[in-house]
Amino acid sequence: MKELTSVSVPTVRRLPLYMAILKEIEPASEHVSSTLIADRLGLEQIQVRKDLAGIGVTGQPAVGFNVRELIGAIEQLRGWDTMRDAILVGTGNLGQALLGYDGFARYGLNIVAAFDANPEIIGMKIHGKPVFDIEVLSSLTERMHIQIGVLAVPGKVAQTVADTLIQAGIHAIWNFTPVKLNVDNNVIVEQVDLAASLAVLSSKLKAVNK
Amino acid sequence: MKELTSVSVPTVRRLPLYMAILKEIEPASEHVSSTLIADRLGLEQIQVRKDLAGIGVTGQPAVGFNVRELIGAIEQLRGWDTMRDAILVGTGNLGQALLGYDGFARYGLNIVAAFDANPEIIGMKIHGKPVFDIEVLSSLTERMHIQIGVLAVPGKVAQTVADTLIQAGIHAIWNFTPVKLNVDNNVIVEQVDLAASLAVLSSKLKAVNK
DNA sequence: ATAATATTGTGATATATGTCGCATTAAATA
DNA sequence: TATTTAATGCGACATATATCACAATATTAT
Repeated sequence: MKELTSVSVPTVRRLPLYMAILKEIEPASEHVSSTLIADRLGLEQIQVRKDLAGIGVTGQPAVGFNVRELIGAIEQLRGWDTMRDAILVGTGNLGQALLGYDGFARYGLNIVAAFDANPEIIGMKIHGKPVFDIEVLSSLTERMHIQIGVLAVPGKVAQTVADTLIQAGIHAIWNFTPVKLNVDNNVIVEQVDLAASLAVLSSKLKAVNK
Repeated sequence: MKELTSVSVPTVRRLPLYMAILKEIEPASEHVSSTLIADRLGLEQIQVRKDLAGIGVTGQPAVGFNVRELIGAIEQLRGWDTMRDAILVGTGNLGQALLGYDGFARYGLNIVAAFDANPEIIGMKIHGKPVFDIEVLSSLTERMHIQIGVLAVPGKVAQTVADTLIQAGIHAIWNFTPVKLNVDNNVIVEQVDLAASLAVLSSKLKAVNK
């Protein structure tokens, strides 16, 4: 496994797909071909091979790639090998859903606590996670060295809460609000843009319907 | 507004962002410049102009674009002008969150009903939407000419439920499960891939941390 | 032992997306 | 009225991503 310079964003986005397949295959087989992965995902094998080359793994001609080596490489690249603690802000419908989604653990994200401004919810537990007053966010996150904040608040307060998060030492925001956040460029923002996704769906549907 | 051949996916994904800004501006001003839109979104003005050119709108040099014309063009392109009915399958945490999310209406999506297999939930209402037995899905959707299915079931049953949806006449699936669906290529699938999004966040964070 | 097959890796090419430079236009200003 | 300014539009260019063609390699079958 050689050293790697940088991996493209599209490649990074496909890694979880590969990982899911690799985990399935791992108990059954030692090697896997790019063809097999590509077929299962509806991709081109050449793309899979390029991606795997990109993360620094080499396969063996006529044999394929070593499954465990692949898993290791992806985990390492993604930081899945070191579980990351995160906090969530906003316990509305979406926030609660995210708290209850046990799939994140599989990808190394561990939501340790939630924050909200609503006094009726503060002090409760949602899906086993304690809900704190957003006022104490700063002291808590700093003490726990938490880097990731999951933002699931109403759009109107998104920017304000984001500022609070950053002041509290959060480096990375996973933004589920539709608001474009204005942040310093040393802060990482990853947008989950449902409106964009729906827009793509609509336009494809429109194209078919006529 | 001239005829247009096709709009790129990245452009389509940015349209909701533009729309949000246009709606804000509409009451206050008749025209808007690409510079202003770009600044608010942290984009390049040339990109905004190319996007707007792409959807077939022309601006006026030294003046800008007509706000109402822009709104009209985006709505028409996206099918937002005709509200689309959809059904949702799977009323777990995520499904409930989606049912309660009132933002969809703004983008022309109207979830009229939900379906689940759990007899304890069937017959109830969630956020005002009735929950039906998944067994009756077919008859209902066909009768109502519904084209869009929102898939929020557990991964294990995703493919099975997707097949059911397609048999019931659904043309487009908004897939919130992490499963790659195997469908005929006349069926549109738009994937909301949280794992991919999280992967991007992790890799950026990893790049910064070292 | 030889041939056929399945597979990787690489350099070249194609396509998609984003950006630049600059001429043109119209409003605002001097 | 002339000049400056803010804006669009277009063709060329740059970058990012995906795909192709083909040589090299190891396994399997003949």
